[in-house]
Amino acid sequence: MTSAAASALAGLVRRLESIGPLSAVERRAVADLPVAIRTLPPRCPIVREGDRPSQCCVVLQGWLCRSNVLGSGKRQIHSLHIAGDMPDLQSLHLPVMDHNLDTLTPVLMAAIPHEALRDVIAAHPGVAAVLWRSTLIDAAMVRQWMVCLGRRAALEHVGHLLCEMYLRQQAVGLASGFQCPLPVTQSDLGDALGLSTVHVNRVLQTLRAMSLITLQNGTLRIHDWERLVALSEFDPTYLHVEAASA
Amino acid sequence: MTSAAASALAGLVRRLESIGPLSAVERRAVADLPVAIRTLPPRCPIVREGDRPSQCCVVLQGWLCRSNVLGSGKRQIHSLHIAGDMPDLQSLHLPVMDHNLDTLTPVLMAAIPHEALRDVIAAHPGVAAVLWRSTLIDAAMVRQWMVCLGRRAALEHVGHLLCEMYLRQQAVGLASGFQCPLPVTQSDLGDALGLSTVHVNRVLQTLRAMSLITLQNGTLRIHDWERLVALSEFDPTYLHVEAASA
DNA sequence: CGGTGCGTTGACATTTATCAAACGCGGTGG
DNA sequence: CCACCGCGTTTGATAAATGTCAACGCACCG
Repeated sequence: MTSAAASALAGLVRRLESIGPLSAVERRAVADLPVAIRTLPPRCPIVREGDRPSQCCVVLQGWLCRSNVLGSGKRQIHSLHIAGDMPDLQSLHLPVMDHNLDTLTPVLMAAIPHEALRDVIAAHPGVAAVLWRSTLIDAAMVRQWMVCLGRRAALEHVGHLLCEMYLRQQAVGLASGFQCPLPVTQSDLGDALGLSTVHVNRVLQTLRAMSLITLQNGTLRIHDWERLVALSEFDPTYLHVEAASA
Repeated sequence: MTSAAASALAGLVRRLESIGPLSAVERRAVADLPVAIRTLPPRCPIVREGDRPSQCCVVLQGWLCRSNVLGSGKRQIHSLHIAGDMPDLQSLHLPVMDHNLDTLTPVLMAAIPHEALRDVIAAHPGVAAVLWRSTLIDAAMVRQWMVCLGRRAALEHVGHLLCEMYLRQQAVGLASGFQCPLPVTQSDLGDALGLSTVHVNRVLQTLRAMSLITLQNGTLRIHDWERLVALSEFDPTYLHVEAASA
């Protein structure tokens, strides 16, 4: 095993333990999974709607998104994924993909064969429980995005997304001091928010004018966390992190 | 065990087997689960955001919805649930509810204690796999709703929902002949679709004027399935049913 | 030096929300 | 039996939010 693979698996173990408890044996089983490390360019498809993948991704570096594209060409992103995430874990139980998985930035990822994962799950119910819980948290985030899409005004919606992405990155050590990477274009944000690029741009300017945030060169700075949270009625319960302090 | 309980569990076994295979032993284990049968009036809360439920629901009759309510009083429904569904199965692994579960119509349901479910899951990985898959299908439906919310016009969105609810009911034997129950108010539909009641009303009239559907007295009639599917770009892949023929 | 992609701006169009009122109909009590 | 009431639906007028289209600037990169 290469050292890159070993460190990828160590990261996976750490992430899973932040989701639920693992015994020593279970940790070991995860750490012994076979992985293939891959580097991908930005805006690159990983899995397409209709595919039947035979492996799961673990993000090591970079940002991915899951999305559907309509006949009109309109795209809706349903989730953004950062280091530690397993964005297509569901393919383990839903063989046919009902959406796309793409990179947004350059990505470093590990691929784990379904077969190997299934073996570990069968032998270690504790691992299964943590992975199941992980897919449930994923679903909870999608539900909350849905609430934003359906019932929040653009300003609150953008604010909500920024709060979420800051906290999620903070939880995996990628953010602190109310500052974090946000290396996505305004057009990508629009596809995630269900808004047009132009409107995203204007909302971001409004948030800046309100001295709440700045977003420059792929870096988000939150100048007033409290007010941003209040504005967007952000309640981190749905992230299901034990200590989601900011 | 009462006969109502026995028949509820028989129904549950049937539903689970439509989601994934169960061995004879596993079927038995499910059929032996303890259940409490409950009747609920319409518009009645079952579980609230913040609760820590100790049991899971199985819907036997009637309609439920999961939703969040914002400070402004706006409600977004993330899913509609019909007989056979287990709308709060996730509470098994996510102890704190991040949304509400309510009845829309009078409901007959079975409650299964978490503890009993956990025992069965621990003893029977096959049952765990089917339940996991069930939560993943649930998540897939939410993702598709998200796409509708973010990127579809109201007309297509309404059409999409009608197609989905017809097919889902057909799959559990509650619908046939392009006709099915839809016992929810236009205001509930609005909360599910992210639209105002008034707009839902107008869109339904448009669909009727196009000779696509009629919706009267809680009954939906689809007059031209093909055109409705085309209009709403409805692709049932996301329901992850093997034979979703109409 | 000239693309190309992204961010920004302005003018205008469209969709959808909001508000207010009326309507229909089943249920209920006089 | 009839009047009334409540709930859900329907309608019209108007407002607000957001989308679309077109153009421009600016930085990065070949």
